[in-house]
Amino acid sequence: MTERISDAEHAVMEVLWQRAPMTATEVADQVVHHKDWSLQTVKTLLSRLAAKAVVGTERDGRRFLYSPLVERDDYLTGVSRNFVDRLFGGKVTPLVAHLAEADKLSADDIREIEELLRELKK
Amino acid sequence: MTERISDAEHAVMEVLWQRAPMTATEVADQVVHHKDWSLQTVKTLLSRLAAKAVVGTERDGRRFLYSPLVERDDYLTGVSRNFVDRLFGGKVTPLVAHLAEADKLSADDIREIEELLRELKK
DNA sequence: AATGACTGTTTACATTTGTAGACAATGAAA
DNA sequence: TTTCATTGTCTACAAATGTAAACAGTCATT
Repeated sequence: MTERISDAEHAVMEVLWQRAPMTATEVADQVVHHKDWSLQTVKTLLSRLAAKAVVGTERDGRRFLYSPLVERDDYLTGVSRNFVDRLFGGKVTPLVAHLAEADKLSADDIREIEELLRELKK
Repeated sequence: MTERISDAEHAVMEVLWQRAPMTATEVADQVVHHKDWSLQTVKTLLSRLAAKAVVGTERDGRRFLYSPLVERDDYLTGVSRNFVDRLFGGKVTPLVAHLAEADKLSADDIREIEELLRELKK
């Protein structure tokens, strides 16, 4: 079971998934583009993630280098499954139908998805 | 902006979305099929939902009848948007692609979705 | 009228989450 | 070697969440 990652922690993970390993300061520099957090906050989040073994640490002299231990793809799979299960009874079709009705699907989206499905059937 | 509904609260809402209005005890009786909660817990959750104006109350003698004030569909739309935004950059196609890769899409699902998309284009 | 069953209200309490400040170690610079 | 900057660790603290117990009002029953 992959440990639960909170919203704030997730923002940190996104940065690490883009490039790793990174020092806490580097992560903070990146995160700040999206969130208005202090360095301390980012350090706390990194510690929590490390405690949960979601990121790994590697000593580099006085500081640590952090890297994700969980793949983004695996994380997405888990979260998506959970989401679809909880809200759409585990079925993807109702989810797509819902997004479509809520006008979240443009004509382009539809074409893209059709193309994707066509590929899948091969 | 629809108030945030927590996981536990959501379970209560699902029951109310199936049938309403209901008394706290009735809700608890239903919820217990999925969650192992005491009547007290369900009452607390109903109170919190009422405080957030997500469910409405209507006096019926000594007790209350609870009904959802938020439509399930609207709730799903909000949560789905948030989900797709946060995890897939707001694009539905990557979500579908991901679910497909994670083998969450059966051949039947694919057929269903294709049919759905065909309908949408009309 | 007293008692018990039901129901809402108040209070509780541990955990998780968001958001850091304070402190300590340590390497770099003067 | 004194000092400053960097970096991790410890502590903090309020809000949200999960999970209820305790209490109080009240209708039904004895």
